[in-house]
Amino acid sequence: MSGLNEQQYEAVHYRGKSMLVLAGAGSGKTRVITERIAALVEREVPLDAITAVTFTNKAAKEMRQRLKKRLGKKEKKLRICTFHALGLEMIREHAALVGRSSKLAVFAESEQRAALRSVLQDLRLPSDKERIDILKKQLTAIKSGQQQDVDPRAQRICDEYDTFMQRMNAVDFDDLIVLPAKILAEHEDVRWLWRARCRHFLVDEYQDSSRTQYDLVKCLVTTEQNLTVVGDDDQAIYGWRGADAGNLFQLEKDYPALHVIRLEQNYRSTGAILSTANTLIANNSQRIGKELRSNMGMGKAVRVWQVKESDDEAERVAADLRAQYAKEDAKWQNMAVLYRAGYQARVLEIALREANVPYHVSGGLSFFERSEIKDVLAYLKLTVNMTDDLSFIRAISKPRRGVGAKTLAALSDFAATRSFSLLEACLEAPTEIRKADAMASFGRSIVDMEHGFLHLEPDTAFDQMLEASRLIGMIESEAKDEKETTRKTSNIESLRAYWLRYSEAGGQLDGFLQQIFLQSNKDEEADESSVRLMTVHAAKGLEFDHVYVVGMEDGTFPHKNALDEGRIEEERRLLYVAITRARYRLTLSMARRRKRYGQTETLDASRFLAELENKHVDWVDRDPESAGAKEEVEDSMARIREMLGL
DNA sequence: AACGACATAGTTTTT
DNA sequence: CTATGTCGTT
Repeated sequence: MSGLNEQQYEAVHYRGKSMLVLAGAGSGKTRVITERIAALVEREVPLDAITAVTFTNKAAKEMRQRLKKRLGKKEKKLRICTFHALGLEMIREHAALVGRSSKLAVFAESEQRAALRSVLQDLRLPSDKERIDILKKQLTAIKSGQQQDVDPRAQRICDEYDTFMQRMNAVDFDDLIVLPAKILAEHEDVRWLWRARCRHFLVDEYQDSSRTQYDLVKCLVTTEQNLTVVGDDDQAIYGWRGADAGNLFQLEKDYPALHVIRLEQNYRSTGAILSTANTLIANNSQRIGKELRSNMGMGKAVRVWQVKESDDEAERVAADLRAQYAKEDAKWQNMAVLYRAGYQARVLEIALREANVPYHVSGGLSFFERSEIKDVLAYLKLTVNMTDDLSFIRAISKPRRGVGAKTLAALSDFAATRSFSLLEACLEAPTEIRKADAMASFGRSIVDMEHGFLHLEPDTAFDQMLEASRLIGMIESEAKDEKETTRKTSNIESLRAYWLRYSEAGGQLDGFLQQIFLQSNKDEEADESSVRLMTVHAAKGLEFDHVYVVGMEDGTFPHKNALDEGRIEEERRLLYVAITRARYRLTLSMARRRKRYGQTETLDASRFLAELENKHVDWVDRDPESAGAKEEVEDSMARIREMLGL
């Protein structure tokens, strides 16, 4: 237990019912939560009475790993998972109570859209992207009971959508939180079962919880139970997505005995960096208030760069990354370039490539969002859950079997008259429906696949499925080059390996598929030795020796839309998160003119830069023009070099 | 059903 | 600029 400071120790060993730990960036929050769980176990609290929830799989995984080191085998019996995984567990166990079976499918966002589109079309309503966007939000609000007086038309769509999802034996991400709350509210026996399992309930990153998630917590944890909540109001950056840091304040009302502990000792960054962070965040009015303290000395001043063009900015970052690498023997993977929005990555990529700096862009399509993976998954999902019409449509269209919208509509009508799923319908499709033979043989091959997964070895079953789907042939014929084919087939090979690993541990296909949809799995950040390029959002929870925050202009960071909508404080927290990622060296940079959507705009310095006036901040080139002049010298040097043929 | 021309919009995105 | 989606043509 050594090495805990006074506040950490108190947080780990507090014996009262409810506690809020306000944990600043880099204050050892994960350590505290894992030590607290370990302490509970050592106090002989039954393992089945402890539940810890996080928001990301990564965080859950890390917590598990630490506890495994600390407790050994016992770790396996602890319930440590994401909010959504907990919800899924509850729904699976009590599926019948919400009109599902335990083999239910979890619909990712794209599938939820498709489901909504289908519902709208059935109701003969327009189903364009914009409307679906609006409805999706509205649906979330209605389902969670947030909206007061619901427009009856929206309610109708919501009800239809629910029926549709039940018929598909599917749930969406919202359902994973809403349905468990509903089950708990309506069934007393289930309520007591889960309250026993959550006798000690711990929540990480609480500032990112939504109202719905908090409602679930309240159902699960009475004031007689033990609630530990860890969070940081200054790092709440998902408000736009329904997270409500106000949940932190609400706790005090719902759990009157709440004990509050602050962790302000930071073990990550230099004094200069923390001083900058403190100065910035002090401008927010909506905060509990805390000051991070460093234990590392002042360190190097925070640099601020002002350059003329966004291209120059990227080049300068690239050059400096190289210089740091050479000078300080820093490793590439300890450096990161952070930006407000994804499109800013492109200029940086070009410059880094030019400068021969190895880099890796985080974000983009996740593994499970790639089309070839979605295709394979459609077959697998249909195999497990034959009522999943959306997977049916994807599977039967890939590869193309000459079945298009018209044929599907006919099949769908036929299915409706007999209350069949599309798969059942195609097995018995009357000959007057076009392509009836082809569809019937497709249907039989799916039934074969099901049989395979039930009776054959996992690898044989997978290979049989892949073979029968003819997806590999489709990839080979549609790819524009050899590289694309190998990329896609090796992705499928990864999925296969993943499935084999899961099945070797005794898992079934239905569990495998459910698991997958809870994992955003942004490609496991394969590249070890490379500079990381990512949005500030993606950087949360990470730390780097050297951090560059680019695009410090008004309109870029803070983002223009946030500015217009008066969401300045969240933008400020976002920069606070960015700053507190840095351990030793922080560089902020702005460009006077930025290329955006093919046009060049002239921008002012970010209002946040003005707030950083501080003796630990070094404005390397205050006057943008001087920076420009320097670039001009370099330009002419480059031209001379070119003329000399170098 | 498939393809290509045209239009349109373009923060952030744990699950 | 460019990624995505819609619409019209074959």
